[in-house]
Order: sequence, then C-alpha cells, then structure tokens
Amino acid sequence: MMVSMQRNTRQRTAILDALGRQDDFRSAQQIHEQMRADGETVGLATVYRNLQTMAHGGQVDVLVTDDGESIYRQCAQSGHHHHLVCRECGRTVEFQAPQVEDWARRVAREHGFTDVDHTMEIFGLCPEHSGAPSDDASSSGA
Amino acid sequence: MMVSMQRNTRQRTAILDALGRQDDFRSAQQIHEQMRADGETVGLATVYRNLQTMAHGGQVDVLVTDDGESIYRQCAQSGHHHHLVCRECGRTVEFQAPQVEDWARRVAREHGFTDVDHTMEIFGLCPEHSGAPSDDASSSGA
DNA sequence: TCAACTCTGATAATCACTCTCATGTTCGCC
DNA sequence: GGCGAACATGAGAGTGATTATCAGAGTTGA
Repeated sequence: MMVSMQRNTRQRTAILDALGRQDDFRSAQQIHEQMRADGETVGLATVYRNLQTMAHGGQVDVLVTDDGESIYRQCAQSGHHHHLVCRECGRTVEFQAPQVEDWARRVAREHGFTDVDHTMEIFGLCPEHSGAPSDDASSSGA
Repeated sequence: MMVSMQRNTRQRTAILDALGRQDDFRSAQQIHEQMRADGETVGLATVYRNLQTMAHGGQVDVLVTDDGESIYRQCAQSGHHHHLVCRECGRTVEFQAPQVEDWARRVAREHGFTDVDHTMEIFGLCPEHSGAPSDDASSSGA
C-alpha cells in the first residue's frame, strides 16, 4: 500500500508550534482560536485535519470529554501513557501504569477477549485548585 | 434545595424496560429505534431526556465513544465498576478493579491532586469475534 | 374531581465536526 | 531556477448527534 507523503506546510508547522506552547488539553476550536489570536491565518478545517492526522500518527494525544468533544495535547512521552488532569485548569501530568496495563491484559484474557486496548484517565483538582469549592460536586463514576 | 419529584410515565417505564432487555451499550438513537420497532410510541427527545436523567441518577451507565457518541447500558452492578467491551458486538463484561482504584488514588496524591475521579474501560474482541479479521469494521457498528 | 406541576414530543436550533472542490503549495526532478 | 504532479488548504455547505422550545397531555396529592 502506497502511503501518500506528508508535506511540510506553514499551517502544519504553526499548529505544532501552538501545541508546543500549551501545556493542557485543548479542543480543535480553542487551538484554532488561539492561533488566530497569535496572528496566524489558518482555516478551521485545516486545524481539524492536521490534529487528526497527528493524533493518528501518535504525535499528539487525544481525549474525548464527557460531552463528546475531542481535546488534544502534545505529550512529552511518546509511548503509551495516561493522564492526570485538573478539572479546573486542565493542567496535565503524564504517568505510566505498568500494573494497570497488566491488570487490563489479565482481565481481558480471563474473559477470552483479544486485540485489547484500554483507556484510563484520572481527573481531579491540582494543588493550585484544591480547596477551591467547585460548585459542581457531582462526581458520578464510570 | 428542592428536588422536584420524578413521576412515573409510560415512556420512562418503556425506556427502562428496553434497557433491561439489552446487554450491550447502545446509543440513544438506537434505543429509540428499537422501542419504535417494538411498537412503543416515544419521542426521541424523551429518550434523550430520560437517559440523561437516569445516568445522572446512577440508574444507567454512560460511555462516550471515540467519535463522541454517548452510549448507555443498565448495569448489574450498582456501585463503581469498569467495563470490558467488545469492539465488534458491544458485548460487555463488568468488573471491579480495587488495585486500579488504589493506584489512581496514589498517583493523584503523589501529585497533590484532590477530589479525584477516574475512568477506565477496556476494549477488545470477545471470544465470538476474536480471529475474525476486522479490517474495515473497526467502528463499533451494531 | 381538581388544580397544580411535570412530562412529552414535533420541530427548530445548536454545535462540533466533516465534506466539497477550486485554488494554493510543496518538492522531486531537470 | 523553473516545471508539474500530487498533496494541502480553506470558505462555506452539509451532517449527525444532542438540546431547546413550548403548547398540550399526563400524573399526583388533596
């Protein structure tokens, strides 16, 4: 199968640059907005397209929020890892969890599941925002 | 705060009933479609509204798919638990993971995060669908 | 039965995201 | 440096899931 070559464009570079300057997960629209504010002229469709491509290629991480919005972040770790995200400010800590990987694999095997993949993210309040009463205190699991 | 009372309606009952008869995660639209097929006359908005209310009340579990769609399921376990879901047929196994809970709590504490919550779901191919080469069918059809 | 008060549902609206396709860029090649 | 084919861009239309509207129907306690 012939994989079409990926070209370097001003826009792609600008998006990577914008991602590099932020430390939290952002939606495509937020990233687009920020770029416009920074003087870049990039189309929204282009931002979506590139983020998607980068996510597919593993250059950026994607998370899907509770309301179905995709948020992106350029992570320091290139391999498989998880996130600890602040609900208030989006501040993110990356971490690895070999025990969890093992656990997931074992549970899957016990039930005869194969080709296993999993998601695990932790949400909470970072030190900066702990103690700040977040009016919405309903934390339903799952 | 005064919480308005929840009334029993034919529709609410029918939705719970429909949920009770299925074993996999389904989208609101799929559930609505199934109910119509079963002869129920229920509005789509009503299905959405009730599923949301039930999810908030913990009577049903919600998952958000990669493409941002919310899928619902009435789980056997009422407390906090996780899911092992087949990518092909949606077949779901519930399980508990105390070790993972502990791990999540510890990681959060190490970084000074409080009010911690987390998500963890495992996706794979159930015994029935293992081995079946799912080239293009990577989407959770159903 | 009656009068709240809630729930329903057809439809319009919203919102994130994708598609279209004419035009702009990139890059290997001379 | 210039060419050209193939890929990328972007403005706007389209899509699909979900939510808001709001008048009328259903439910409930008294």
